[in-house]
Parts: sequence; C-alpha cells; structure tokens
Amino acid sequence: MESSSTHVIVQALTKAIVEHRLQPGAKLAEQKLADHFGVSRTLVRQALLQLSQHQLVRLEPARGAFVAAPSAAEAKQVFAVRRMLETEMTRVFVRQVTSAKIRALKEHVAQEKLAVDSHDASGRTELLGDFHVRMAELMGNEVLAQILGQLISRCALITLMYQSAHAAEHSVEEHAQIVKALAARDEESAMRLMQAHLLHVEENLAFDRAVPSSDIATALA
Amino acid sequence: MESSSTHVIVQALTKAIVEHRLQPGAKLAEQKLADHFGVSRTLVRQALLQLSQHQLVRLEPARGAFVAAPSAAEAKQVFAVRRMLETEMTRVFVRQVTSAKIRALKEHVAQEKLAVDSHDASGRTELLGDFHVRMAELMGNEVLAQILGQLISRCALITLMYQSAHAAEHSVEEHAQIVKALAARDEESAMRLMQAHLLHVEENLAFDRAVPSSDIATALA
DNA sequence: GTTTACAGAAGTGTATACACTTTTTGAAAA
DNA sequence: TTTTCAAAAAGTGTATACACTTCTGTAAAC
Repeated sequence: MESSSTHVIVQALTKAIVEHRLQPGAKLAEQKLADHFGVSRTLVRQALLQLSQHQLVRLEPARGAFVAAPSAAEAKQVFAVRRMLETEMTRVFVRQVTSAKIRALKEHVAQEKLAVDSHDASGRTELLGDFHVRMAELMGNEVLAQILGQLISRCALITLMYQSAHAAEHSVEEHAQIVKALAARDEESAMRLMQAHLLHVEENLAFDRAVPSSDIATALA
Repeated sequence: MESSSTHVIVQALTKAIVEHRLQPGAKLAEQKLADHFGVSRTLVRQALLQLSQHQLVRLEPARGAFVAAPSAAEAKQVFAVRRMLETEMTRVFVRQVTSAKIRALKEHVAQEKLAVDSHDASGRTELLGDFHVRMAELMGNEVLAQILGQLISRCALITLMYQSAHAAEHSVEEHAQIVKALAARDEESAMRLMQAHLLHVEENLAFDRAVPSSDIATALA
C-alpha cells in the first residue's frame, strides 16, 4: 500500500493550506483536485482522509472536504499542548545538547532572519515553525518530531487565520535567546524562555478578530 | 465524506490489535477483512490507512498491511514523549483541579482495581491506559486528549509486546498515589509521581526479550 | 414580490473492474 | 534431496461505474 502519488497530493495541499493559498473553509472538490493532479478521485480521497487526520481538512458527510477553520478554543488547546510538550522537550534538549546541535539551531535562526528581512510571509511562518520541529529532530526522537510537526502545521494555519500585524521579528529574537540558553546548558532559563515564547506567539493572535472564512455560519456567528 | 462503516472497522481493528488478539506482524489482507465486515475493499483500505497513521498498522508497498511491531527504540521514544507531555499535563491539572475531577479519577482507579482482581488482562491494560486519557479529558482539552489517546494506544501494543510478568497492581497503586497528590493540589509531588510512574512502566518492559512476531525478518533479526 | 416545489446538475459514497506485483506451487534440472 | 524456474493464484493499486445526496436554478403558487 501507500502510493507515492497520494503523498505528493498531501504535501501539495498541506503547503497550500499552511501558506494560506487555500482559505480556511474553502471547498476541496474531489474531481477538481483529481483533474489538477492528473489522478482519479480515489487517490484524492486518500489524501483528503489523511489531511483530515492532521486536522488541516474537515470532512462533512455527503458534503465534502473543506479547509479547516480552527476555532479560537481549538487554537488555545493546540497552544496549551505545545507549551506542555515543548517546555519539557527543552529540558531534555539541554541535557543532551552538543555543539553540533547548537550550530544547527544557530544556522536555522540565521535563515529565519533572512526570511524576515526579505518579507517572505509564508516562508517566514514555515521557518519559524520549523525551528521547533528542528529541535525535536536534533533530539533524535522521531515520534516527538512527528507529533510536534503536526501540531505546528495546525499552528501555521491558526497563526495565519488570527494573525495580528507584526510578531515575526520578535519570534526570531526569542528563538535566538532560546538557543543561547541551550548553548549555556541553562535548563531553567531555556524552559522559561520557551514557555514565554509560546505564550507571546499565542498572545499576539487576535482571537476576537473577524475571521475571513468561506463558511457563512462561521462568518456570521 | 467520513463513512461510519470505516469508523467501525477502525475501532474493531484497534481493539483487536491493542488487546493482542492480532499478533504484531500479522497480515491484514484486505479482502478477508472486507468479507468479515461485509463491505468492499474500499472501506477496508480507508480504515487501514487511518490505522497506519495511528502507527498501529504498517503498510508495505504492494505487499499489504501488517499489524505494527514497534521496535524497542520506537517504544522508548513513545515513552519519552509521554513523560514530557504528561509531566506538564499533571502540572496544569493541579492548577485547575476540582473535587468533581478528583471524584472521577478515584472512580476510575476503583475500576482498575476490579479489573486487576479479576485477572482480565486486556481490560486491565485498557483501563490502565485510560487513566491518563481520562485526565486529559477532564482538563477539557480535546486536542491533548486525542494526542494522548493515540500515544497510549501505541503504548498498549508496546506493553503487550514487551510485557514482563507483573506490574499491573503496581500501576494501580501509583495511579492512586497520583490522584492523592492531585487532590492535595501538590503540584511537585504529583509531577514527580507521574514521571516516576511512567519510568516504572517503561522499566518493567523487557526490551531485550525475543519478540513473538509473525514476520520472519523481524523474528530472525 | 416572496416562497415553495421540483427537475436537472453536480458531487459524494461505495462497489467493482482490471492492470500489475508478489507469493505460491509444482515440475524439471542439478 | 535440493535448487531453479515458470505458470498459476492471490493480493495490491488505481480507475471507473453507479447509486444516492446535496446543491442550484427556474417556474408555479400564494
């Protein structure tokens, strides 16, 4: 099992959703996607099923697939889980940190700076999220990396939905501070900085803002 | 989308795998499952795809689906993630604990005692895992509950694969102690007990033991 | 002018068909 | 007896067919 075509479709749709080229609530018609990717509906349905498990797509019985539009409540829950998971991840990271790992993270932060300077909105969001996944990967825990990766995809969607102005430069700076604490093997500081960072990201979301959505019920609620 | 038949199949297979009625490595032939559930291969494939995302089933291209046989390394990663997540979950739980929540947990522990006393092996494993999911649910964080639920399904499979004798009574006792600390709003103790509990569960697994497996390659490795 | 009813179009849900791959089987060769 | 090879069987991967549901637009009823 496991066709590679399906994986291509999942990746393409994930990227499009996370980069906001597909608006939350947008209809994902099977035949249209099938035509676009040059496959049958069978493979498109497989891809949509996977994406629904990742919570990037919502399936409605007999009505079809739509780009997910996470509620403020859901967004807060996702961030709460990230804080729980990543605070402790940071602790464990410090206890097994090496200079090579620090180098890798510093390099990543440098890339983030570039993206912010070049005003590349979607690339920026992606890189900012990848910092956290990168940490997990460097720890050699694939299970952690995979779970965190999915949480962060959801966060990318959330961030772009509820994004208030600024915040990107701020995040890069905070990442840099976290790396500094990790390099110093300062467990307490690193954990505190990570927790504060995640709180800042969440605080900067405008949950009360009108959410652009194709879904009338949501838009008028 | 999202047929209810598929969900029934996923649930039935999950239960069978987690309860070890289907051995790790066992072949899951599509047509046989389709006949058994009285549906076409289409729905069975949907279910298998979902289960592979939950890491309870492994898909091999052109060869089919097999019950997952997590390696010792993977098992350790899963436990590491659980420790990270649940330690902090415990902290947050204490900060929002109510008497109703304590009551619910106490009731659950009582059920665990019953299952242990009646020597119901699979029901026991299920209840012991559910304690942790129950905590997440009581916190009102569905995202957390869902993620933890999947981690714990994987753990059930792992536990039954690498299970060394005893341990069940021990876990019930530790759960009871955790609840006591939660009730006392003793954050530090609760977290320490939870962490210790998860370490104990992991320590009691016999990772060096020969793993019974239908898969020849794995069995001879 | 607004609402209701209904026919057609479009779209989803499941089964089935068929090509292609892997596994099994059995007979010939070593 | 063991190995090798090929044909048959079984099984997976993808496309397609068709039933059934939802959506859309138009015309009749109020």
